[in-house]
Order: sequence, then structure tokens, then C-alpha cells
Amino acid sequence: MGRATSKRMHRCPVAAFQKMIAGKYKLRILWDLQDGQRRYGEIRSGLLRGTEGTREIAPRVLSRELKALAASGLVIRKDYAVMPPKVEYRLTPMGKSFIPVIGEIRKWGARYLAGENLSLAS
Amino acid sequence: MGRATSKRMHRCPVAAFQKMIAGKYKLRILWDLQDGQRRYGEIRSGLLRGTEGTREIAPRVLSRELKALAASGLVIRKDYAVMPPKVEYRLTPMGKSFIPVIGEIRKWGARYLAGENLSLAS
DNA sequence: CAGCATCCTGCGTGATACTG
DNA sequence: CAGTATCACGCAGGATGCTG
Repeated sequence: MGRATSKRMHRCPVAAFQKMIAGKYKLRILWDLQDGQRRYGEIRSGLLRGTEGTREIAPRVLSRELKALAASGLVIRKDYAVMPPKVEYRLTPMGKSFIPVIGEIRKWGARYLAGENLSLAS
Repeated sequence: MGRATSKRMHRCPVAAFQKMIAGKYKLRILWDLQDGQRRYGEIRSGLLRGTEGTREIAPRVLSRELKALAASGLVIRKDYAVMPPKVEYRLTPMGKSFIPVIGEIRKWGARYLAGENLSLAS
């Protein structure tokens, strides 16, 4: 099955949204990329901030997340094909358009999931 | 009350958000509840709309989703304790405050995930 | 540095049967 | 009607080692 309809026309945007951002890191990666391009290692380190207790993210996992984001059309992978390797990821226009949505999520989450923390912006 | 807060202070609202809406149906359930209270069976049937191909949602799954939503403080379960059973679920103020966020998600999803499918509606 | 190959484990999801 | 009890399964996510 599957076949021609590799990308289904979702009648339910919410379901599509959930699939798109499935995974622990996708939203945070997108958010981190809003400032500009980032290298693989930068993204990786960025995901560790605020999570002292946790371990390093498995390369396999991060790799898959990034591929999925690229496949969704949210980010673009730029491989400089140099040695040592240098790869940068940046948001596509579609990805950029999604940032405000994450912003809304964060705003709501800051109020209802983290107390009356008013001072955060970022 | 130091740790009286049953809900942890998440430094990352996004991560907390993801946990909160984890599961295939939570967002859709919340969205469906915005019009008012709904009974268990109504929610169940509502989740089938627009998903002709799929089968009925397993009671076990829906039950867990609803419990999780209640535990998150997004919905309230009202049990009428009658025979035959009648249980209604409705949004808490916190749950209602979350509806606009879903609205943003849907708006974005309708534009970028459903193509130029203008038949958006619900 | 930016991954890929392999193994392993927990749990989310589904299907079915049963109950107050 | 509104669930609970079991069984089964795929896959996300982690851990390690290796490579161009």
C-alpha cells in the first residue's frame, strides 16, 4: 500500500501536525534554527541545554529527526563536502512560517506549564 | 509546598507541551470539546470523522488519553453514576485557554500540510 | 566532524474479550 | 454505556562502535 500517495492530503491538519513534529527534538530543533543556520554539532549541543541530567543524544536519533524535518520541507541540509565534514541546517520558508506557531506553544506553555514566569521572551 | 506542585517546573515549555499532547488523539479530543461537554461515546465517534479507512479506536487507548488529559488538568471528567453509565468530559479553564493554540496549529496546518485545500472547514 | 550500522528495550497503539 | 483486562507488535529512542 502507500504507493502513489506517499504524502497524503490530510483532512485533519492536527494529525498531520502531530506526525510532522513527532519525536522528542523536532520542535526544539526548529526553534533553535530560527536564528540562522546551525551545524550538526551545534544543534546537538543546543539540545542539551537545560537538560543537565540527560545524556548526549544518540547520533542515530538526531540524524533521523533532521532527515524527517528535511523530508517534511521544514529544514534544508547544506553539505559543504569538505574535510573535516561541515554540514549546516537552516529553515525553509515553510519552516520559518512555523516558528510563530512554536512561539504560541511556548507562550502558552510558559504560562500554564511553568508557572507565572512572565519574564521569558526567548 | 516546595514540591507540592504535582506538575514539574519545566524549563522547556516545548518539551512539556509535547508530553502533554503526546498520543494520537489528545489534540483532536481537546478541539472537539471546545463546543461543550461530550460523552465518552461521542468523543469516540467524533474521532472517527474524516478517517474512513481507520477502524474504531480501542477503548483502552481512548480511556488512557482521557485520563492523561484529566491528569494534565486540561479536561474534567463528570460521572453521573447512573445506569446505564453516563460520563461527560469538558474542558477546564486551562483546557479552554489551550484551544487558541490548537487553532494556530490548525491554521498553519491547513495552509502548509493540506496544500491549497481550501475546503478546510472543521 | 557528521554521521551510519547494529543491537536492545520500553511503551504507544491496536485487537479482542469481558464487566458493572 | 463506559470502560477494564490481556495479548501482541511496531517503532521511537538510547548505547556503542566504526568511518570518510
